Amino acid sequence: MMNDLLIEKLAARGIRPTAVRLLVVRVLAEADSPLSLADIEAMLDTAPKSTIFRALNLFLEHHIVHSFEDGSGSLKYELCDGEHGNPDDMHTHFFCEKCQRTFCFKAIQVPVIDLPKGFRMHSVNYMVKGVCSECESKG
Amino acid sequence: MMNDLLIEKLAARGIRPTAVRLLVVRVLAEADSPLSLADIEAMLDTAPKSTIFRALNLFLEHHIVHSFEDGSGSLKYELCDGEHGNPDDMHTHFFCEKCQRTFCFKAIQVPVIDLPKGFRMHSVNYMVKGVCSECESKG
DNA sequence: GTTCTTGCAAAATATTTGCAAGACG
DNA sequence: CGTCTTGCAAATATTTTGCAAGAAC
Repeated sequence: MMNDLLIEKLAARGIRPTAVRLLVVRVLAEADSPLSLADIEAMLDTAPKSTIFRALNLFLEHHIVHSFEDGSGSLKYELCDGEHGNPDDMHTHFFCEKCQRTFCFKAIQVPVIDLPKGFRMHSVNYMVKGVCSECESKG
Repeated sequence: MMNDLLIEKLAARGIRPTAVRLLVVRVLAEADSPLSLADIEAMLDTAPKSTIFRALNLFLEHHIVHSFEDGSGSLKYELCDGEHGNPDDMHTHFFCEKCQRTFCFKAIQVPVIDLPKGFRMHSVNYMVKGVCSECESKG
């Protein structure tokens, strides 16, 4: 059962797998694109946004999810890929300015740059904005 | 005088160089880091934020400035470098999670990636988060 | 029973708009 | 005059917190 995997994932970080937390992790796991707090709230009409918010922040602390801003006006959350280490998952995200959807291009390797001396990197978001293929073909 | 250059810059795009607009362009031109609406408002205590906001949006439309989100919770604005064309200025930005400052690494070339077929790119923001050299040395 | 978690409401922060008064051409 | 711009206030949108009730250990 899927819940077992999710429970393990949380337990491995010492997080108690409460009902709401499992629901939040699950919608993130099943989503095919990054989700905002409002998105998740809409998908789980049982839980208030404050509880979801706190679950997400807890996951952020434990590097189970990461967040980024895509220009939509609201933070987007995504499950982290692998084991936790630094830097966090490095993704290429694309925000379509027409349909306002955000895509995560996992297949595209994020190019790494050299930072000036003394700067330490935690995470990278390669954020591209433009028009997605669907909107492009619609004209 | 500096104003002449700024007036030309606006006039070249058919934008009337009003007092507030000139002030806004000037603080952006003189700033050594990206500014938020609140930053600009604080620097120009004569103009209300709504007017500054509208000036910025006008500049955005005309590609005199570009904006991006750095994770601070508020949009940051920067003057565009050159003539307008696509894609917009491609910068590497660094957000320090300790001092909350945003750096613009103009010297670092943003690596270009190939998007999936059909996707058209307008702008890119290579957003790095971590700890800046100053905070790093302070421990 | 002590700590952790939830739900509701409301505070805090940012962005955006309505509208009447004023400036400009 | 007619259009563009400004200033104030207020509406929206989003994130975040306070607190008391409830659940877990």
